[in-house]
Amino acid sequence: MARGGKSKSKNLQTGEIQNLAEMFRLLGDPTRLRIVLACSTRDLSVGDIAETLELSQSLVSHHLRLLRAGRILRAERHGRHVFYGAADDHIRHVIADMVEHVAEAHSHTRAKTAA
Amino acid sequence: MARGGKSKSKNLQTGEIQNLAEMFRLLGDPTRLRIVLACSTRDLSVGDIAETLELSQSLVSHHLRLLRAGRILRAERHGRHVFYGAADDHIRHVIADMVEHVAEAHSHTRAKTAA
DNA sequence: CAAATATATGAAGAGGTATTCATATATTGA
DNA sequence: TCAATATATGAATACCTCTTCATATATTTG
Repeated sequence: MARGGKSKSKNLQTGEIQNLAEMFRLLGDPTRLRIVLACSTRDLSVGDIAETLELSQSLVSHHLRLLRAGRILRAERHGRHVFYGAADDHIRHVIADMVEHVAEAHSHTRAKTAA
Repeated sequence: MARGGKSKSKNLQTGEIQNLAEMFRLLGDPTRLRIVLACSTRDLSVGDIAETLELSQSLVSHHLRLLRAGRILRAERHGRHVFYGAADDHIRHVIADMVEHVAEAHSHTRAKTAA
């Protein structure tokens, strides 16, 4: 308990901050975020992701590698297809939260791009 | 709420995805994340942030500008000092969530490295 | 085996970004 | 006013990352 519980302490170790930043960084690219959102609810094959999002197979594969390495997505092979999905419920929860928050933020954010 | 409630819909518009990714991107740099964490609970002056985190005043100021522009932090002037803090409760909530999640993730970090 | 399909990977270029250094702009007080 | 303090900003640069193109590696089927 020297490191604080789950109440209000925000004192993270250097390594944890690096981890957290790395996760944010991975979600911080629009293309990667679209990929994560696309297969966070149901698993999708690489080809399906590429087709759905209208991205090249190569680009999708490159991004999937990073997302796998960052433990955001996990891969599962079925025959010649590889299906990708959220790494765990924790990730699913985080994503759902963010989506919800962004929706809320948007509802009372008047300024910005609209015109 | 125009489309989709706060239930399970994850269908974001292109603009919303851009916004969300931009927010993640801003939090995705370790230095910036440290700055945000430092002043997300209580407001801090630029000098205090620099001293606390052992960063140059210039670097802190550059990052603060980005965080302000991204509506993650807000600035408030008092005399010759400028205090920075979380832009709103929404931001505070998001950060608290992520911190909590990263802590949990860390506790059972041994997922499958399977390929 | 070879062919067809699905995915992964290496190299390379274009563009972006974090950091530093120097300097500019407030703000207060004598 | 000038000096001192606090913050902001511009330019330069070294580094990193996204994307594309070409090619390699699996996997199933004939």
